[in-house]
Amino acid sequence: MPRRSDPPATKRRDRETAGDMDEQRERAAYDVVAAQEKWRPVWEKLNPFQAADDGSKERRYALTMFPYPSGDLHMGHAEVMALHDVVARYWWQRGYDVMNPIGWDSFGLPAENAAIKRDEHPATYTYANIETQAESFRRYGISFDWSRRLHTSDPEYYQWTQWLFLRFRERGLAYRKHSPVNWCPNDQTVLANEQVVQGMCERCGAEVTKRELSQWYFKVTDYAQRLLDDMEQLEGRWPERVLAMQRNWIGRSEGAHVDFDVKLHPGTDGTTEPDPVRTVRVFTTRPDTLYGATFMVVAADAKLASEVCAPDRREALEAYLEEVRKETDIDRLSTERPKTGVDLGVVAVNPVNGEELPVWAADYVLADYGTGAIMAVPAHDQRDLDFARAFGLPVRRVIDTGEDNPEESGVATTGDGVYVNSGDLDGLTDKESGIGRIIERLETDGRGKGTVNFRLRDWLLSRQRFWGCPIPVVHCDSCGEVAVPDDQLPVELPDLRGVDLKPKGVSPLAAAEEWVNTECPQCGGPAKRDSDTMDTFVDSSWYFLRYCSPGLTDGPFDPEDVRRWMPAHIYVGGVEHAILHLLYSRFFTKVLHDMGMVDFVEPFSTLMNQGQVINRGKAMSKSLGNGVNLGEVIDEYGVDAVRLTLVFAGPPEDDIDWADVSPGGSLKFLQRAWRLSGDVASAPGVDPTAGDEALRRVTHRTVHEAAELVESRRFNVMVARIMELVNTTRKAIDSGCGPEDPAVREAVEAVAILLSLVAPYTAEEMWERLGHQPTVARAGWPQVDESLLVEDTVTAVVQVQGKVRARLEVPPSISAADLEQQALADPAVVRFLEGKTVRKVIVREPNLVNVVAP
RNA sequence: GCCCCCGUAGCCCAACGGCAGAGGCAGAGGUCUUAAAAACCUUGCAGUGUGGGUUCGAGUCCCACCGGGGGCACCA
Repeated sequence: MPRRSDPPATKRRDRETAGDMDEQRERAAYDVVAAQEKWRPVWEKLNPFQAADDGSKERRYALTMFPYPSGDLHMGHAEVMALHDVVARYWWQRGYDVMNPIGWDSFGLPAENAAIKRDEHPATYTYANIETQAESFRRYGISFDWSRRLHTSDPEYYQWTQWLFLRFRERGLAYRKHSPVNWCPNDQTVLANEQVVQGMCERCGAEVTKRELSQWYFKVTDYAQRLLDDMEQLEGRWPERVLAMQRNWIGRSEGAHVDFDVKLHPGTDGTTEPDPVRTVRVFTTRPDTLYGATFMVVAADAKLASEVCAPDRREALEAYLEEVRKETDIDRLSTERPKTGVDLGVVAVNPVNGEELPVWAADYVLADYGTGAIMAVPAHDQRDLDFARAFGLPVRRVIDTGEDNPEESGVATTGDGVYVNSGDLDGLTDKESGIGRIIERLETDGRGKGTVNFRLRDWLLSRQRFWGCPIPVVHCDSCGEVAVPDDQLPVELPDLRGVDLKPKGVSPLAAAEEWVNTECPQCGGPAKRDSDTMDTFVDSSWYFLRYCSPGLTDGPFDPEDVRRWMPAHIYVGGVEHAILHLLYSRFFTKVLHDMGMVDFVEPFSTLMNQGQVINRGKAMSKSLGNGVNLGEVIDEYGVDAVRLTLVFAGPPEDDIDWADVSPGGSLKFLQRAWRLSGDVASAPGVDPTAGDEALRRVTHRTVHEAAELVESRRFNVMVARIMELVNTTRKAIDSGCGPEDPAVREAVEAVAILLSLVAPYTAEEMWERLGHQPTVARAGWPQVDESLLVEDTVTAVVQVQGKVRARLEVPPSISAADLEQQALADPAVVRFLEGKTVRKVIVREPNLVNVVAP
């Protein structure tokens, strides 16, 4: 990466020989490596970033998504932290009391897999990595408050994860059920829906299969509507696309439940008994097409299918099920897949017209969405139409949209049109009234009602792995499922390592007999501990609350502490957590709100997603060989240059292509800025008001704009403004007011403070050379003199027909009438107006006049 | 298929509906030097993906299309 022409990060100090001292001071580059070593201990001693939390200043909570401790920091971490730190350090400079905590999401699979390979305890690997990362963060100069540090794998932390789990369980929000679940054959554990991407395990990429298991769930579906509604508070403060993704994921659909009677033995003759009937409920978003239903479809893998199946069709259903089960999600995902299914040999009675419809089982209907059964309206639903055509089932159009008849065209029509063949709906022309009327009728008849359905499923939280938070429940033969009493928490992990951790399809914990076999807290009899652990997303769903009360021993957090700091003012992290982590954290917050433990419903006021660091157009990866090693880049250019490069590369949310940026250029700029500090020839504390006014204007405007730019999170533009100020100051020194002018000191001090948000080492070096005590990080934001923001004169542009024809130097306070008069009197303008009639003059004082004269 | 975001100079990117260019990278020229490097100075080549529209005025607002990225997807 480093180019031949890039300046070296390290310059030998001993080259500054006495003879050329002046020359050297002006030209030399400062020693980046030495500066990094020099300031760390100073900062650690000063401890400038510990939240005071004494109410003397307004509080700000700067939160960054805590890291997972696999290996050392990489470019991704470097980017988030650099961006995040701009905000945190800005708040410090503005005089807020800032809480900027750090911790580790330290349970999880990678550590466990690594431990198995090395035949050691996952904790050994995990905590070693944490130390490495912590050291890197310190070197990287992030303004963390280390006193609040936490690790989710510490018993002191997960005790409260367990405690929260028990509270959720008491409220019916954590429950166990037996059902088919996503199973990763590679990691040998179940996965949440959210962890299955395109039919693959999100983590390892293995093809996900299904298994029937008893598993713990959080009832996040109870909160679906609130998760949706409360997004209103986030509008404009969270990235639109994250909100869109969450909305998408929650997947609200309005529609209706319709009850069909299914006759279980249709056509049986020679008996006087009425047919046994079973009511089957379907969910539809288009109840208005009920007259167009020509068959019913039940999810083949739903219990319902075998329950309603006619005896003589049972064999066919079993055979079909066999086939379906062999399919993976991958098969199911492939589009244009031919429809398959089997006739169940029974009929359903359409509640609005008494028609008997055949009932089929198929895999295009999902068992776990809606009721697992649908009414099929082939004319107006493409999937149903494909199915009808595959099996020769009838198609009946009930909305005439003016398009081709679906029966012939093979294309279902879904738009508005005139209702036909639909009883009293006939003649209506819009969907809303059709839907309204049919729901009204169904409700009157007791055959259905308007309802809402969500795509969101409950959150499967059990994992059959070792390195996670144990589920604090015991299973007793006589008492059943019993919660571990609070005073016996935490349920600590046993000391397993190496081969004992190998995935066997059941949790490794189940094999730790001494641990598993316990006493029932209720009856004292023999019982077994639940041997599953929790999804690590449970750990991370509340860590931001724990930061407010680090080390608290009698609760997960103190509601008073949380009230002072939360909701977090800004949350910075990758968009890869747009759904999972953020949805779960929002869910936890709402539950805690209902428990009276927090007084807000949304945990993160503002969300900032940073882009990814890629290289040559592609994500960095070992196989592509395009990885960029953070440590090496820092060794080459220094921490500040790397941070500056990442902040300056573009808007925070955009991806950064490492091939497009220039850390060498960043270093060069930092050296330029640093050299300014050696040129300042006035003493600290000199009164700047007597200084060069032109330079002072630039300084004050830059400081003013920088604040606005940080607050609107346009950090790249802020850096550009600092560069401008550096360039202007350079010129002032070399060919303007000269180094003794107090305005130069004012400018350079401003540069140091502004730079402290991005390049703390360089800023500190500058501050020291300017004759100040450390630390520049707490120097305070420069006071802006408002009067210097107002220019003496501004350039007004005069346009004729939208084209610039003249420029006028006018006072900023000029009136519209004066400006118009001056503009029309300008010789150039007069020339362009010759022979034309002025129809209209638009004046935007003091900047612009546009003369309309066609 | 549905939904969302983005197209400005060779490149990364700025630009309250008002002079298309702030900053950087790369390039060119120069100062210094025996020479080179470093440092410093000078230098802007596109009319904003395409076509319409609104407006006195559009990179910016609206519509359509093209291109790129992302999310969801047999969710009834």
